[in-house]
Amino acid sequence: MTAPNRPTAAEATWPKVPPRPDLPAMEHEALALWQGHDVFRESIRQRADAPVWTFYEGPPTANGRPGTHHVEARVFKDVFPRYRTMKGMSVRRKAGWDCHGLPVELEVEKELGLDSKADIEAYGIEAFNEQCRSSVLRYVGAFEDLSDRIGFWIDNDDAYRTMDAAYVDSLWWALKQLWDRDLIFEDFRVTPYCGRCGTGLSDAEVAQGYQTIDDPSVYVRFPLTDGPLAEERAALVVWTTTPWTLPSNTACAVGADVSYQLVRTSAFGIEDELLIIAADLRVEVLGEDAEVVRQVAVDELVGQHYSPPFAFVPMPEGEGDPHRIVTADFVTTTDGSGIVHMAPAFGADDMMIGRREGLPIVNPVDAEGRFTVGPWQGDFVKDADPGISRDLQERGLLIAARTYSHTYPFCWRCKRPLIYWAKPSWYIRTTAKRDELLANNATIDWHPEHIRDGRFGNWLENNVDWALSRDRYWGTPLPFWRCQGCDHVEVVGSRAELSTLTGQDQSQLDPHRPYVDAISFPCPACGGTTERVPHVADAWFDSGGMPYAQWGYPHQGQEEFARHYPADYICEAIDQTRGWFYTLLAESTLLFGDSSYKTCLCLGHIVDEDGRKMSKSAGNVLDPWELIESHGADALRWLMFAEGNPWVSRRVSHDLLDDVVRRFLLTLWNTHVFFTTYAAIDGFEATAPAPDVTDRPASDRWILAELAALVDTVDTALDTYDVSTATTRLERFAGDLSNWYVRRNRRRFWKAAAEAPEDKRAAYHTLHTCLTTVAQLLAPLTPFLAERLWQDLQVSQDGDAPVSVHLTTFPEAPDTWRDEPLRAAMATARRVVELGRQARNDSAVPVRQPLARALVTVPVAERAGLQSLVPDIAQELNVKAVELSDGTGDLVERALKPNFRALGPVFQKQAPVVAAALSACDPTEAARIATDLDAGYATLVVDGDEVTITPDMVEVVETPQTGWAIASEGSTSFALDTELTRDLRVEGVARELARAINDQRKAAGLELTDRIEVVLAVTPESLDEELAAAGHYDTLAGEVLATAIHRAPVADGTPIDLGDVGAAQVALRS
RNA sequence: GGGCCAGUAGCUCAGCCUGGUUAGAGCGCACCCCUGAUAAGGGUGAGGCCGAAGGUUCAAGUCCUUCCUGGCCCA
Repeated sequence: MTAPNRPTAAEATWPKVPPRPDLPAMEHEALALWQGHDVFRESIRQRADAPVWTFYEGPPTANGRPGTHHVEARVFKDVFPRYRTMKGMSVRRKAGWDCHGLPVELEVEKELGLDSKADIEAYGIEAFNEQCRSSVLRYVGAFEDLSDRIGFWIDNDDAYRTMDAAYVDSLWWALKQLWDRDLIFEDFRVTPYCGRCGTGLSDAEVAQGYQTIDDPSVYVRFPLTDGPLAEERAALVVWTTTPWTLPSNTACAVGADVSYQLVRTSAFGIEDELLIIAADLRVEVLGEDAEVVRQVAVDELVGQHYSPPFAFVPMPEGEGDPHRIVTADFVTTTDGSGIVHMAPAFGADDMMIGRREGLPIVNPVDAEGRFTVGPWQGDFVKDADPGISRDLQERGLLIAARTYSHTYPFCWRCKRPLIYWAKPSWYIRTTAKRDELLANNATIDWHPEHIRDGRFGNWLENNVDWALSRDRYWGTPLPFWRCQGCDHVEVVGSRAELSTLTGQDQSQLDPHRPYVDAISFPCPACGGTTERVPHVADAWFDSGGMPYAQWGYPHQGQEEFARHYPADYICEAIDQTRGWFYTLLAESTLLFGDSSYKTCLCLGHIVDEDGRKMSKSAGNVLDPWELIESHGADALRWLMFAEGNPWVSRRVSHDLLDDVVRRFLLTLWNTHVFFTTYAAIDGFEATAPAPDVTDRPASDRWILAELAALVDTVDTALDTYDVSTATTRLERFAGDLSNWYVRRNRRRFWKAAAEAPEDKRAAYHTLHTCLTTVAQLLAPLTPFLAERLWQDLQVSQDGDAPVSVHLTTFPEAPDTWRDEPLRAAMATARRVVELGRQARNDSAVPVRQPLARALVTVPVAERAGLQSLVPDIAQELNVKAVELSDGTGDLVERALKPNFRALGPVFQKQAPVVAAALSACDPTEAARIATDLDAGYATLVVDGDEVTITPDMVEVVETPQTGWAIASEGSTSFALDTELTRDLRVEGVARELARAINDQRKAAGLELTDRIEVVLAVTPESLDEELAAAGHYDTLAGEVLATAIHRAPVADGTPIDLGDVGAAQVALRS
């Protein structure tokens, strides 16, 4: 598809279209064409002054090769911007890259053989970050190549990068805004933590390292110290699988809905001791012999105090009333004792309850995971478990020590068990804006809709403050400087501000560690020394800030920001609900008060042929390049768009792609081949004026009416982000066009132009219009095939046509195409033809054998519309006379079919009875009611009551009573007279001869236009004469393009079997 | 343990929001037709307790409840 010459009408020729296309090769031609004409940029340029429609690119991290799931996201990101552009909007496509974050660091650590934060710091943060910087864009080229190949039009030259100084400057501005509004604070955060590596781990890292292990499971006595139960010397039975957290105990939690019992037992070393435990767990923990003294209400427990198992960890004086019983909704009775030990520093739930109850947070564990005080000082906490259990045993506090098998996270790097550990962190106070988040969520047009109130809405309902800080290196440094003297925190909103504060020009500063760490300025509050806090920002804060930061707003790009905020459309996989979808909404809500996106399309995951997730370990990963270069990018695109809804997980496989190619792309292609083949033979001029639509035959008007409906449907569907409907309807149209329109009208394309020039031109123009319009409808979906069709059908013919289909305006159907009654009538006609084929099939009379007559009955409402299409039915079924019953003849019998939709509301409970009565009417009664209904209404006696029936309540069904071959469906039927007269037999013979001779033409390798002479000997002689007398030889000559038919003996001809009627020998001469 | 989604023919999926008594399509399969779209095209047929059980209703694949199975996201 090199740039075609711009033909004048006289020069125009039709391209040779290969019957079996090499789709990938064709796509490469399209790519070359687009590049040659700079079509992508031109498509934007020509809409420069048009209304803006905004798409935001969610930045991928380019630290790995793009996979098939990237293709999914990228084609969905592509289709709607293309559509909007064709609809006349200006759609800028700014690319973006997510550059910061732990995954990048881990990749670099692996390459450098670094194993811990200590290693990194020994290596040097400056050099390490330099490696990160160069590593992160390593695969950008691979992403760009793949995007280009699949036709994802995105402007890579205009890409934003989250590590760029201007981008970071914007994020600093945002953080200062939040700080000034008191939306940022510092507090402890419990995170999975590896003591050996000295680092917290991300959720993704934690998820990699789960193992099933046996942990200690200890049941400990916590004697009560106040209240009536204390007077009875009762103790709580407290359970934990982490004995090392017991010294940090500050509270015990009971479940509000759990029932507890006071139990007497002597089984654990103390005579007649009283223990409190959840009723459901009594037997499991204390055994059958423990005697239940009484039930204990939760209210008796809550607020009471107990004696903690260890005292070596000092509790802050007078803070928070520790060692008290509280309630927590996560307490269950599936494990343990129903009484949960709480150490707020070492559990997220514990921390949450601790905050609620104002409990102190004590943390006797250092950054290496070792005890800092007490008998186990210096021991790694997990290693202290046995000693702690032994100590409890010796002091008579241990009821039981068992083992508990569960999954527990390990550091994926060093294989040591992780601990949950509270460390100081910075938070964004999103909970303060929860209601606004929910209100803004309600403004978003979610696809699928249920995300709004389901997954995303629930997530927002349960919003917790955003843990912003990370103790890492390669990220946006938090611009928080803390005074070493007075603890004042100064938040810096840009490098320019930093220049003012430091009194030095910082405009060239690389805003990354370690450079920013080295900067200090006098504390604005006390003049003391400030130092930057060591953290970097959660990389999600980077990507959530792209609406403003991609322009460097507000330090620059104010106009672009105003023009492109908010986005009309974003699209990512469904797992982004808690990722990008959330951070975008959170940042825009907090900063600007609204949502930064109006419509959000969520994609499901790509799975393999068997519905399994693709993963390297399962070995079922499909390389997108392999898929594309063997089936074509359009096939992959169509599969993504057409195979199930976007948000359910979809399968991708070679077989499914084959299926797509065959059922859709090739169906359309075959039609294209047919058209261009004959257009070339006939020298059809596409630019010549077309006959008025109203002057064209019914089948032309029909397919144009279908086309109009298609245009409307696809337009509406794409307007509402519904590719499923768009693709379904396009597939159906391609089928209608090929299997009904082309097949029914083939003759019109190949018959001699002299026969009916207007009719022939109408056919060409009609098919040309259909294919051209479909090309445009397909342009956003399958840009390559659409381009090829456009080049072949328009550019090759019309010097004024846009050089690419992607520079055209999305089609609109003129009213002259619209004809709903004709669409309905043709639908009926096709149903009748189906029945006719069934009747022929059942009676074993081949379609080539003409038959004399048939009788058709259809519902009364469809009768009038069908009348004009009866000749088409007759021709399609090769029946001389098709009669459409007018309901009065003797050949049909009537019956009544109840319509529940109308009967139900009127007769309610009586509806089934009335319906049964209607169905039971004999033909005479049915005929009477039918006649009455024609006059307005009819009456019927049901169960002794007279009821009134209106025409909408019944359908009058006619059944032919002819004894012919009948096929029927519902109230439509087709009765075929299979009696063969001699004339019909002879005509059948003529058709057989035509078929056989054309077969031979093909076998002889003749062109479609070659003329021949035929020598033909038909026996017996009487048959030969009958054929001649009926004029069949003349027709035959036309059918086989014979200049002459010589009825003479053939020396070495080919025999033709004519069944029991006769035989023939034929030879061709060119 | 919680939330969300999915479950319709051997396979891949429509239909469900808005209930109407014969549940569709394509692929595959069987049989057949066509042979001037031909390395194409077409037809007919078999194949469904619409995941299960209750409920609402004159009427349920469709609405409600519970459960089962699978997936995703959280804990």
